[in-house]
Amino acid sequence: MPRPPGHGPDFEVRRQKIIDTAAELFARQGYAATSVNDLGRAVGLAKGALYYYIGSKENLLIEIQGRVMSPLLSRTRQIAGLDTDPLLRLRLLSESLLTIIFHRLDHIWVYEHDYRSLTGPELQTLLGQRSEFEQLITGLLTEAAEQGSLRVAEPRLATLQFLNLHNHTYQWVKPGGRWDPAYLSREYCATLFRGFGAADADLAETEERATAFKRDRAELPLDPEAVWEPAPVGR
Amino acid sequence: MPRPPGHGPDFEVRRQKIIDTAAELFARQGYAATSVNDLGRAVGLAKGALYYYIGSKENLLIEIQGRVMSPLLSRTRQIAGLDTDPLLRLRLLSESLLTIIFHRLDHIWVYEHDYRSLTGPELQTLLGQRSEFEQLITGLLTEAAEQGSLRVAEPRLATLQFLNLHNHTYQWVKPGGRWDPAYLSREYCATLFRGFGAADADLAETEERATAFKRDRAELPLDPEAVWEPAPVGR
Amino acid sequence: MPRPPGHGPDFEVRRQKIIDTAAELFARQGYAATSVNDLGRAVGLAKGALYYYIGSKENLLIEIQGRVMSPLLSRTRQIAGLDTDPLLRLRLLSESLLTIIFHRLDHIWVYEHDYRSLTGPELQTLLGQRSEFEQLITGLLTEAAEQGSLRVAEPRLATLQFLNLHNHTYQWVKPGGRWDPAYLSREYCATLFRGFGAADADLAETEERATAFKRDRAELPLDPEAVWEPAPVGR
Amino acid sequence: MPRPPGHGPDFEVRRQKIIDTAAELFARQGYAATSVNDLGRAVGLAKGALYYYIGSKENLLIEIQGRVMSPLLSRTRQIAGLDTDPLLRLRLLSESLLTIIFHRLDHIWVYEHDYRSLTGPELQTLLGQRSEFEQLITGLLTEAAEQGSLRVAEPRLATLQFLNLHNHTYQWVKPGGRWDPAYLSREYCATLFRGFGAADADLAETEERATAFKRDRAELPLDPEAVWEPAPVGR
DNA sequence: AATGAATGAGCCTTCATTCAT
DNA sequence: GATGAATGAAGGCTCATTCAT
Repeated sequence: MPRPPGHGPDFEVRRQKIIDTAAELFARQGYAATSVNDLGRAVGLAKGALYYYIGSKENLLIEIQGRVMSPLLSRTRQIAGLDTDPLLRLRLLSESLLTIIFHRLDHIWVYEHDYRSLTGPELQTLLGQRSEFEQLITGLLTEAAEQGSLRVAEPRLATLQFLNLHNHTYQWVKPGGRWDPAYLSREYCATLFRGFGAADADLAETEERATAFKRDRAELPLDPEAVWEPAPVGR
Repeated sequence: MPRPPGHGPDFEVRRQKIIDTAAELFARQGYAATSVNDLGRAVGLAKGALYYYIGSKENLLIEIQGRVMSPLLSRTRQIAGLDTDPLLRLRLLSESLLTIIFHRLDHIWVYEHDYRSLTGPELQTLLGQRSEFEQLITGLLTEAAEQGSLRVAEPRLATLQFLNLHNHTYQWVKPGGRWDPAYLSREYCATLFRGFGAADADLAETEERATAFKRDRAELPLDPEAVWEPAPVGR
Repeated sequence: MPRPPGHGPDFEVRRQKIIDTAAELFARQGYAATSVNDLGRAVGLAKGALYYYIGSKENLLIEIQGRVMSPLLSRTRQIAGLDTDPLLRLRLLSESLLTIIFHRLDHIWVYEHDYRSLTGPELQTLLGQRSEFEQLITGLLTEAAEQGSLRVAEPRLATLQFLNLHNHTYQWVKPGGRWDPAYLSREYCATLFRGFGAADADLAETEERATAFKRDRAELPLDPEAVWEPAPVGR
Repeated sequence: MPRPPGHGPDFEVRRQKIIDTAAELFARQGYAATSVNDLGRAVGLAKGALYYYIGSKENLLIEIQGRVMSPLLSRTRQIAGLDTDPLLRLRLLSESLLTIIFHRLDHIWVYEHDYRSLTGPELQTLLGQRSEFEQLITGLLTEAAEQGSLRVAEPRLATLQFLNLHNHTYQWVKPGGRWDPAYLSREYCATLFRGFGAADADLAETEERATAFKRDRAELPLDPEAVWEPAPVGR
């Protein structure tokens, strides 16, 4: 169970590839319906060797959840803390969320579908992180309401609408299809902001600022690949 | 699999109760993670007897999907065919959908989570039905756009937003909690209609009409229980 | 895991036979080195059917321990409580213990060798029972010392010698061989009692009384079979 | 399995340390229940390196048996061949045996518990050595009987009692506890010799001689460490 | 209508061992 | 000397399903 102390240089690379494949299979067939044998066949490794890398099947699930949750949360914290208009931050956050969904759709399937297969402390951790994520959104919506940009009677319900609209996207979206994250984010935010009573002028201004932000603040890595980097090293 | 030719009078009653219980278990633990043994224990029947009623495990899944899809579709067809304003029909449809979600949350969990465990023709049937359901919504949105109530550039995307907002509700809703289907429907439709550019006046009028409709047209059984009657027997 | 609620009339019979076989295998190969597959082969049952009867492998170990401990303890309590000379009671206890060892040698192997494979509460229970057994012996030795029949400076050490001498017998004894439990008991007690300073007269008297006791009090089932009856039902 | 032809100077040292650790683990968990991985972790060596030293898992068992059997047998032969009273030799042998038990209790656990995991010729060898050991004891008891010190009707049974009393000690003894090998040996021999009909005077004299022997004949290394020297190297 | 009993495939995991480097 | 990586068999156990009664 405890992975051996030392590993060769390729260990982590191979390990990550195995988790990639696991995410694919779990997304396609479901976590419970995917056997470790299936995974072994898919990566071309006997079961014994597989366990050398993965520790346990549940571990794979944990890793996949982390691959979603960790960049999502750190990115969301970063955006929520920006010194700009709350509508803009919601708009940026929306695009980040959709970017992650697009970029690793299989992970999102697992994340949305199979988190209940987690047990014990891992589940608790995950639920805590989800809760933090939601509260950051609630905070932004409340800010926007307080400054008068939105009319939000119930922030919790507004948050849930925000989440419904974004999170369910994984069910039908096809990366490389008609729409990209930026487009979908614009549409979703238009619906939500207008739906929550924003003035058309505010909406237009938010889009302008978002465009400018993405152009000027490129060091905030909002592009799909960067979002998945473990951590912005150095720089 | 071939259900025995002759049944006693209670056969169907017990069968339905077994499916009830199956839905509960599948919702709580997932279809793949629930064993036929679990079900047997929950209904107090030995496995042999269980199979007398259920035919196979997958059969239960099919039945549950049907229990969701069939009233949903028939109700949606009924509403879509009403001779009233498209906004009103969307509003009624929204409430029906949410009513179903609230009324049998466990079935919806299974419907949303485990439909991919279906195989072959059953899956095809289901996907077809889902597609029809979506097209009915698309039709209403298009109607509303044509008559000028909404500004909908891309009906497909509008439909998907409608679905996202409603369908993801099962993930967090607690029946008996703060909000009921009527309330949520009002909120969701307010967001969507306003978000899609409806005039505030149209919104208010739609709500009025919806209230009147639900008062006067009670013969259209929109109450939660009726929605779930397996089929209007004897016609 | 939970055995089905109802069983046919043969269930318990078959179950006991499976435990018999398990004891044989565990005794011959050791608990850890015997696989459930081995057992299945030995009883002519597929693994699935086996688990229908046994619940788990550890369960078998628990049952086997119980088969040893339960008659041993109840018999020992019974003898220790007799209203007779402590030397006689020690002598009767010795013979009972050896009788059990002879009667189900394979169980004793498991009992002596593999009790450390038990985990959690089962192990605690067993250790408690063993402790009670030992204390009953210590009590008798102390009684004998108090009344002057034995000179026992350290009752604990005397008890351990008693146990060493008896318990290690399973390692080499061959039921049906040169010696039977009654003979061995006479020899062991002669060594111990004399070794502990008993007068030769006391020794002879104890043997006489033991013979008489076994003749007259036959309702105290000291014969090998009876020792294994679960409990003398209704007289 | 074929140990590499040339070793560095530390090879044997490390090898012995690995066997030490193996004995600890086997004693605590049982041979079958201890994995080579466990051992690797305990000695801080990867499995590959481990096999360089140990050859195979069974090899460890063989080595451990040898570590018990070889000094026990050579010491027993030495003592049995002394030109002194048989009672004294039995008494010295008893103390040697108990010394070995105390000094490496873990080895004795393995020796007593897991010898049946040996296969083929190794098992035969071991059984032969055990038999020789027992016959040396039988010989001494017979001698004592012939010279009239003991009344032993059945030397084989007397031997078995001697062995029972000593060998079962490993089950409960705690080195560093209330009793040491010398004390236990005195007690055990008192019980046995008196139990076998020795005169109290003979008993006392034997103890005196044993004390003197251990004082004067220190060149016979009866101290715990010496007993364990792998072999008197260089003579 | 229902049951107890059985099966064989498959589940996740660990094992002792090997071997190129 | 030592390692990381791999294997194939086997471990205990659960599964959906069947069927005689």
